[in-house]
Amino acid sequence: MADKQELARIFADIAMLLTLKGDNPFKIRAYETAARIVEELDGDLADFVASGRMDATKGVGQAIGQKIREYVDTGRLAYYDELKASVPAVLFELVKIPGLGPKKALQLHEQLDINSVGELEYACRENRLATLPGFGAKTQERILAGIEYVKRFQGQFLLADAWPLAEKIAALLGAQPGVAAAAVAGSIRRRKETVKDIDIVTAAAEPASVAAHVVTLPGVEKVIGQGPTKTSVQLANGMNMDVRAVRPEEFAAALHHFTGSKEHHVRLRGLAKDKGLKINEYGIETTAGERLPVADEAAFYCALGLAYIEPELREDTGEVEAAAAGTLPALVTAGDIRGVFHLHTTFSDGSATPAEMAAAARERGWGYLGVTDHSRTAVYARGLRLETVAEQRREIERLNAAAPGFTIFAGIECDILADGSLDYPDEVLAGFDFVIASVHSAFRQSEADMTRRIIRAMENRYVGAIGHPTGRILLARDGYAVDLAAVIAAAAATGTVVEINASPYRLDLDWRWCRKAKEAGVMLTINPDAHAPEELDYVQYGAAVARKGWLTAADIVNTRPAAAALALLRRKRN
DNA sequence: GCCGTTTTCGGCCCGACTGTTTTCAGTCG
Repeated sequence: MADKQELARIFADIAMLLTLKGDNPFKIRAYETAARIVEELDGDLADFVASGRMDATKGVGQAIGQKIREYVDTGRLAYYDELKASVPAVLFELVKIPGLGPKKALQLHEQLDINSVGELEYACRENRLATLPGFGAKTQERILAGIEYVKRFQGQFLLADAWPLAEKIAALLGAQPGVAAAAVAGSIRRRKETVKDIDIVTAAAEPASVAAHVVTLPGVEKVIGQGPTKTSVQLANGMNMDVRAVRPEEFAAALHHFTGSKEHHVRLRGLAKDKGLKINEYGIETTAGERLPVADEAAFYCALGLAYIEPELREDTGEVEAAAAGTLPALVTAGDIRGVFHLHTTFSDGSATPAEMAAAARERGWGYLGVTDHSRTAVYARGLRLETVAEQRREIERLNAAAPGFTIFAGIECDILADGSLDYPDEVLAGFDFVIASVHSAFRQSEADMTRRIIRAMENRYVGAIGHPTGRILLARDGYAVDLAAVIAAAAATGTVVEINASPYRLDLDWRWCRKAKEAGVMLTINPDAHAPEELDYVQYGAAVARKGWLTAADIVNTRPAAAALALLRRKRN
C-alpha cells in the first residue's frame, strides 16, 4: 500500500536535494508544500488520487500530481532516485551543522573531498578550511562549534528544558533598566515538542542598548553574534539564544515576526500583498510606505482582516483560512483541567503515596485524581499483584472517606500484552473505577501486529482509554510502528478515549494527530503520567499539545467535573 | 513547480548579521 509518510519524506528530501543543487527556491518551496500536503492527508493516498481530490488540491499541479500518481502506481519515484544519485549523500549531513548551508557544504565536498562530518571536523582542526576562497579563520571556528553543537545535543532540546529557562531569562531582561518589555517568542512560544534555540523579543527606547544586558545575563557562556537589533549567545547548558531588540511601538509586530512559523508568515505576507500591504518584522506598511499602528498582535491580525490566531496554531495548517472565516476554535487551557487520570504512586514505581498525590492535586485546585499504577506484568515497575490491587483500593476508600469534596479514583495502567489481551482478566478489570491500557513491551512488532494488538485492547469494554499511543520518547526513541489512523478510527468506533500523555519526554499523542482524532469524533484526556507530586504540573505541556492540535475544553475528558469525566471513561461498560 | 476576477508569463515574504569582501554572498529565521 502506498505509504503517505514515505512519500512525504521523499518530497522533503527532494526539496533538500534541490536546495543542495542551488535550484529555484520557489520550486523548492513547492516540494516542501507537497510534502506537507501528503503528510497531513486524510485517508488513503490511492484514494486521494482516484477520487479526483488530488486534482482539486491547491499546491498540487501538473508535475507533482504526476509524481504522486507514479508513486501510488509503482511505489517508487524515478525523479527522486535520479536526483539522489546526483547529489553526494554527505551533503545531507553537512547542512545539518549550524553555520553551514548548501553552498559551503558543496564547496567543502568538492574542494577538500570531505565525505563525513568526522572528516570535516578533522579538516577544521588541521586548519584546512581557512585557505578556501570565501572561507576564513572565523568560518572554520564557527563550523567547528557547529559540529560540537550537533554532536552534543543533536541540535534539539525538549520543550520542558527550554521553556521555563526562556521565561526566566525574559523576566530578567524585562527587569533591566531601559527595557520596556521582554517576551519569549519562536518555537517555544508555539509550543513545539522539541526546540532548537531560545528566541526572546525585547522593547526599548534605545534598542541597541539591550545587547549590553544580554551578554551579562547569568548563564551566558559566549557571544556568537551582536548587532544593533540582534544578539546571539550560547548558554552554559549548550543552548543557543537570540535576543532581538526593537522600539516599543514595534514590539507587537516583532513578537509576531519572531514567533513564526516561517510557513505562517509566508501565508500572511501573501495575503497582505493582495491587500496592498507589506509585512516586515517592524510592522505593516502600505505601498506608500506608511506604517500602520500595531498595538498588539490582535491588532496585527485585525489589520489583515483576520481574527487573532493563537501562537500554537501558527503552523500554516489552515489557521489563516479559519481566522478569515471566523471559525477558529476556543483552545483549551491548562486552567480548564479539573483532575487527571494517569499517575503512579509508591504502590508501583511512583515516589509518593496516594495521599501525597491527592494533597498535591488539591493544591492545584483539582477535584479528583485517578491513581493508575502499573499492572502485574510490568515487573520492572513493580506492577500490582492481585493482593496489592485490593490493598490499594482499601487505602483509596479510606482516603476518600476521610476527605469529602475530593475524589480519588482507583484505576490501573494495564499492560496490553503482545497479543492484544490485557494483563488482568475481565472480572479484575471490572473492579477498577477505570482502566487505561498501554503498551510497555514487545515494541518491535510489525506495524500490522501492533495495530491489531492495540485495537484488540480497545475492543475490551473495560478499557476506558489508551495510554501514550505511540510509546515514543522524545529525542531518545521513536514510537513503535503503528497505524495511528486505524487506531483513531477504532477509538471512535469503540468509544475509547485517547490519552495525550503530558510527560514532556513523551507528549504522545502528537499534536499533529490530535486534530485528526477530534475530527474522527474521538475524545482525549490530558494526563501527566506523574511519578512524583510536582510532575502533576506536566499537564501544562499536555495542554500545549492539545492547543496545538486545535482542541477545545469540550474535547478533553478531564475538563469535566469528577462524575462526568469518570462516566466518559466508563461509557463502554453500559 | 505553482498560480491567475489585473496575469498562461512573471511573479513567488522579508530582513539581520557575518565574514570575507572592497560591494556582496551565504546563512538563518
